Amino acid sequence: MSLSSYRSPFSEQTHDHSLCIIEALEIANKLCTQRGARLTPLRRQVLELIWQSHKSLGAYKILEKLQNTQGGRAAPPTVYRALDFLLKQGLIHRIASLNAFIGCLHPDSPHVGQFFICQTCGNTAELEAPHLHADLLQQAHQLGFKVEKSTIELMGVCPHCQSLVSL
Amino acid sequence: MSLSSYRSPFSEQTHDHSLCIIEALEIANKLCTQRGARLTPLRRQVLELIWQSHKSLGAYKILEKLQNTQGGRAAPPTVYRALDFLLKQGLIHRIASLNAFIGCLHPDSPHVGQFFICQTCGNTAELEAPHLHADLLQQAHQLGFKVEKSTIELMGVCPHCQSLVSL
DNA sequence: TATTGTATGTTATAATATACCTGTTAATAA
DNA sequence: TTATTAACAGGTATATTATAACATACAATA
Ligand SMILES: [Zn+2]
Ligand SMILES: [Zn+2]
Ligand SMILES: [Zn+2]
Ligand SMILES: [Zn+2]
Repeated sequence: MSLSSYRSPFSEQTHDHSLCIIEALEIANKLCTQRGARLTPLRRQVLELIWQSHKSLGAYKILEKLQNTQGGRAAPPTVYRALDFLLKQGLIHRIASLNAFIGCLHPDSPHVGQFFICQTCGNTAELEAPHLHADLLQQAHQLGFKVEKSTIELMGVCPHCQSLVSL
Repeated sequence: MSLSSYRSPFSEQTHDHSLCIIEALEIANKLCTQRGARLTPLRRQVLELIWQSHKSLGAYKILEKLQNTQGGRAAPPTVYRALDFLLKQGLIHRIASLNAFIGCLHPDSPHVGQFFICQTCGNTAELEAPHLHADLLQQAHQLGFKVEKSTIELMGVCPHCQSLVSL
């Protein structure tokens, strides 16, 4: 029940992103139902806004978009509360180095997010790299350190943007 | 010309931290002289404030401390300018997940910082884990992604704080 | 229906960071 | 030495991100 991974975030031009959005919302629905969590219209709308692209989106951008559709009524806490819910349900991740939020690619299995963020186009890919995480945990173990949360964010240039530069 | 690493950040009680401070300032001096960069009194003072402990320090905490010693004159841009300089010289790192800054343990060799941050005591250890970084770079290579900057921050509980909990 | 917990609305404010303009100091050239 | 220039620092205002505190609406269930 994971999002299809054959659609690379770095080829937004060449994949049908509407499928990403539909899948993400479907999975969110299923997971919340299973857990007895309430994916209210507001929370669903925020999740949908975040999934508009594979770029991370700041809280105040979300607020702006909400106001455009809702009729100017939303305030910051509205957005942050919805974000908190989505974070707790594992439906989105926070990108600490950008103060922004992005849809999770595999919200059904608890995991640590590892992100590759293109500095040029902003598209962001979430990686599954279990052995990498295992390495980190081993390092931690040697130190006697108990890891509870990890932030791994690599900034750089995606293949698509590299090909544009070399033209 | 790296800071002595036998003093663990997680045993602040049992190491002579004044040696950490002295070494850090000495190395900073040497590096800046070598590079023709100017470690002005203000920049030096900010670096010294950051090195007061192995906990990361927010810009506004630094500001506060500056004002206590300087006579209340400093403003935010003063601090941020000094921080920018220290970051560029590789003398400090920014901890994205805490919006805070910490002294670099080996400022002489360019490297990616990997941090273990104790959620209980705040002490933070910077790790050298080259093979871990190599792993990340290989992942990136497979994606065709060119990494330019990495943020690796692991939150958890340090050995010292674990021992306290179990009492 | 009454009760209770969850969700949302509203206002104000905290915390972090930068833009912009002005004066000062330090290196370099004439 | 003095003139010129670039780096540095001060100061004010403001942008950006996030939360506190309190009030109201809604939904589940007893
Ligand atoms: Zn997509
Ligand atoms: Zn790109
Ligand atoms: Zn020390
Ligand atoms: Zn600790």
